[in-house]
Amino acid sequence: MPNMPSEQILDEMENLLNIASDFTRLKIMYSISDKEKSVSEIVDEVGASQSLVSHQLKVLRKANLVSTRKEGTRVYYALADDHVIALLNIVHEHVTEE
Amino acid sequence: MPNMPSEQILDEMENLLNIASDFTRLKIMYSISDKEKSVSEIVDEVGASQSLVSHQLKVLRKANLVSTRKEGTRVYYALADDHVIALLNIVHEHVTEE
DNA sequence: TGCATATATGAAAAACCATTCATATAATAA
DNA sequence: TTATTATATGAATGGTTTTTCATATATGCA
Repeated sequence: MPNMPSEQILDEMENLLNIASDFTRLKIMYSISDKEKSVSEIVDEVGASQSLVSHQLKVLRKANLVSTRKEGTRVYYALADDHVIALLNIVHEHVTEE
Repeated sequence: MPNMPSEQILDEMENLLNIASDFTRLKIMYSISDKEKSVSEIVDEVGASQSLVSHQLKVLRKANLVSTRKEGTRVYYALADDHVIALLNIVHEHVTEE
């Protein structure tokens, strides 16, 4: 059983959880969990407006949860690392089990 | 890599993450992660007002993340299951690594 | 019964966040 | 250059949530 982390760590944890705890952002993260996708592909898959997706991608970018690659007019987004997937999996398990 | 979950599952995931993503609630969860504690003990450890702690305990209760046991005038709270710890650990790792 | 302690709760205040709308920037092609 | 497509962004809106304050309920004790 873990000890109480420092205020700073708790703050960062709160921040990460806050970013993960949004319907649109969850969908975006799942959308790019198998492979990188362009913004318009994400928009199609997620079913939200281009503006909203772009805003939320910015949030994910700022938190370093996604990486980007530019190719012509397209911008491709991918998950930054496997922690994100692990987090999603834990949460998914929790809500589907029992 | 996981597939896009259903809207309903995503909704439940969002809900769980929302509940976890609060500074006071994170502290409360860590506070009772080693063993059950009474509300006043939690108040002392967390350093928030009695009212706030009580309100947030209600949120955790409603989401079935904690269990309660009454003894005299005291109410003891404990984490409901190990998923919560697992979730906290993953998030903690993410913010402390690299 | 009256008093003290522990916990819960309703309502108001303050802070915050998701979403939309309109528009800007950037790249490419004609 | 102009037009077109892809993406980003600022400002406003609407809604939600955290926190505080005051008060209520519940239990045990004198």
